[in-house]
Amino acid sequence: MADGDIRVLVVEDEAIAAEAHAAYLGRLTGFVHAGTAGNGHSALRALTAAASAGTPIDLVLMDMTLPDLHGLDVSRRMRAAGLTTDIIAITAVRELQIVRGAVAAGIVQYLIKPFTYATFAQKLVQYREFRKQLGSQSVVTSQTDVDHAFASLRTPTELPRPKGLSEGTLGAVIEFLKLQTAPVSSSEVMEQLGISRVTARRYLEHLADTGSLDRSPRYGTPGRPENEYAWKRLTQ
Amino acid sequence: MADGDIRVLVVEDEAIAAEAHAAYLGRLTGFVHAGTAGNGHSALRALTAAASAGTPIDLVLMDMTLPDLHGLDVSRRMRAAGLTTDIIAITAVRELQIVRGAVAAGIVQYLIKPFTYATFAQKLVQYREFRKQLGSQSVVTSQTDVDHAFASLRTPTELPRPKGLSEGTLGAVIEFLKLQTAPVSSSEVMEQLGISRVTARRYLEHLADTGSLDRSPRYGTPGRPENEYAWKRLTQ
DNA sequence: CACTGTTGCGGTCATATTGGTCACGACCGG
DNA sequence: CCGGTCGTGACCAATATGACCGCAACAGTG
Repeated sequence: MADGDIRVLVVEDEAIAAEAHAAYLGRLTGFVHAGTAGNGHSALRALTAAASAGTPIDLVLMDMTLPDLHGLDVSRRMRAAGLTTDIIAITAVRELQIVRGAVAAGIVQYLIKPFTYATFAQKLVQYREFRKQLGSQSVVTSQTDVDHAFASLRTPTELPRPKGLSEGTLGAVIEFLKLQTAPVSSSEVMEQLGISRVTARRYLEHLADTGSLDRSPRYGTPGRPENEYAWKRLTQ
Repeated sequence: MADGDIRVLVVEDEAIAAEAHAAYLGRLTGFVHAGTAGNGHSALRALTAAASAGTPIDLVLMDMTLPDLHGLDVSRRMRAAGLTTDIIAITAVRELQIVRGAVAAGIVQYLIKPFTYATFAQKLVQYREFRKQLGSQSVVTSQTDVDHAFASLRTPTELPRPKGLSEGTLGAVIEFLKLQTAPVSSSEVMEQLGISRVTARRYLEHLADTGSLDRSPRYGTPGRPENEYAWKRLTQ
């Protein structure tokens, strides 16, 4: 395992699901499957054992429905034991009360079963970004630094397509952007797709706002700087 | 108090700060100041008392530096006692470890002192939105519902920027300055970011005026003295 | 040595330039 | 006829440019 990899404990009573989670983990860089626990008590034992062995767990993928304890109880006991390990809840339970409790228990992500690999990967990549944000900072942190770190836990799930954007055009813009190696400006999108600059911008801005695109100004020429956009590739 | 208002407990040892927080609360609709505690133990007592009295606290504004317990300890004990009250941390401490611990302790927002009313209001409004998101849902919750609730908690609503300054450029300048170990001149910022000297100065001056940068003239060379700027690292 | 004019460089300001932004009308499908 | 999508043109905002100003170092003069 590479230094700085995130050590993950899978807590899941169904063997098939546990294996699936571990397999998913293997497909993501930066994560290491550090073990599996089938119930709450063994999870707690594994966590304390790993901590005292000098190889602490960084992240727990915690199923909420366990044979002995509820996942939230496991989380609370972890906190009571002084463990600051981060937790991603994985559950088929959709009750409001559980979600509220999860927030209070310091759960960083909430995954609802059944989920696709894409959803799983998205949540974990977000968590990895969150860690990177905090880790790259010096000891001193500003309000904006903290805000940004919290924001990277934010989900860039596609908001329902706002008014004024059509399915077809959006698809065309995305397809075009994926083909580009260098960032493109709205003018280039306008030319290549044969749509107006305003329309091109509408779609580019939407994609940038939802986190699918990187946006940065292009300097050097007189006049207001032109934004250029690049498809954000989630590194796997 | 209107039904559905958010009952807030202020935990702060300095009386002046506690009063200020309560006064800030009064200016926000939807929040009710439900009491003040000067130390960790009285905070815990107040919380349990309020819960058993049938008027539970919904939110705690928790200072991290208290005379008896650390704010994080208070949070952990609250969790251990089964309280799912939400917590906003208010602190002058900027240590990375505290931020990480705060996340694990289920702290929903992190406010760094000193803060303006605008920042304070922003964080609380975000929290109110978060509650509204979850409260309006039915019992059954979808992945996107949860994602949106989390997003409203963690998406920073950007603060107003003076005219003439763009978000992208400001971010680029700040990022560049944080990487520097030695003070930099406007010419160096110009070269490295590919922007004009005038533009570089506009952003540097703004940051210096708002207190984010140290500014001092650089003598020794012929010509008018050149200002050099350094990111202000608060040692604490 | 003191004073003074010169020189050189960065700060300052006005202006031109360009893309972003907004409001509205055209067009199209139901 | 109506809701939704797109283009158009006027206006707004952020930038580069270049002329001008201010300040410190420097060199020459008394």
